[in-house]
Amino acid sequence: MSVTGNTLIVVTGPTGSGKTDLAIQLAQKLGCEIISADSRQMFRDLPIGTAAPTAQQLAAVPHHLVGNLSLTDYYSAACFEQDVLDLLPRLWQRSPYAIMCGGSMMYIDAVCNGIDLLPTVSDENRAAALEVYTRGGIEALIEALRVHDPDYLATAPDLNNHKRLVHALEISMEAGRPYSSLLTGRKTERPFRIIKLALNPPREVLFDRINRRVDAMIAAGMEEEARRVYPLRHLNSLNTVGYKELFAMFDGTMDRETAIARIGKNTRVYAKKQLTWLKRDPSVCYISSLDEALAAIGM
RNA sequence: GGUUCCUUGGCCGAGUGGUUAGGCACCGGUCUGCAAAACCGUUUACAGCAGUUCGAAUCUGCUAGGAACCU
Repeated sequence: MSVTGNTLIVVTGPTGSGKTDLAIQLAQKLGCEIISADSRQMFRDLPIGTAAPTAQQLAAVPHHLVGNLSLTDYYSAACFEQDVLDLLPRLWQRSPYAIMCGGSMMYIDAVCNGIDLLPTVSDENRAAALEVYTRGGIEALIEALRVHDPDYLATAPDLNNHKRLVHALEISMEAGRPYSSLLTGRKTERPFRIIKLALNPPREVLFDRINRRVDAMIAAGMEEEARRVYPLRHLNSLNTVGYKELFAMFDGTMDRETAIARIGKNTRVYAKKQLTWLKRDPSVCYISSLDEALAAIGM
């Protein structure tokens, strides 16, 4: 093996594109381990609905950050960045390669390019910022930001997105200075090589695979899985495609056939959003097979 | 055979003479701490034909398809 230094190989692509299988093949070929980059497969109670690696797949290659969280745990892209940076040195002791496989684009971005350091928001400030929104809506959020962070308002990409406004406000309150002043706009240079591979099957093929996978999930017992976590439906970890629709079915507000069709529809929508994220990333190398992946790595 | 009613874009669905209904999908986009989240943009109509009218998805007639009831 040539001396190229430690390398992180990212295997990404839209949901249902075959990332998991390819990553395993690649890992076996390279003799390295896999870090999952999937914001939902991390929750241990959702293996079926999130299409998490199966027991056989987990046995084939050591995986990290799969089923390691409880639904009530707080987690974020910044947490992920830290977890991965902590994990990599250990994996590189055994191989110069490590594979990060998943479709949570913001998480991947946090690892590849870094994410600015922000204070951890206290429960009080989080609640206060949220209350500004629940009481006064977007208008009130903008009013508050006019005081806390006018620069953010001037540059915010989308003032209709209350989640982003609430976040800017809570961070500003926590830090005691404008949220926008904490953003460096700079990418972090990593002391290791990153190769970003992406799977991007033709749309019809992808949609067909997604449709079939939904049926397979239902057949594998996804309804029972969702039923078990139904009481926790208010948790953010369950604000997830597949579960939302089944919860509506349990509520009696949606019939079974419609719920299953919606899961397929929303999964397809999700896949397209992942693609949107990938399209603007000039560092991705599109591949469609193990051989192409190996070639891209230079093997 | 007769009577009555219905027919809006891929789907749902408002609109009864003079603005773009709207929603979802499709297609495109945003993204620096819950991101499988949240948000933004755009396209596609008025079953067909003829007529009334300055002007028809909206009124009239015929045709086609569908529904209910009657014989």
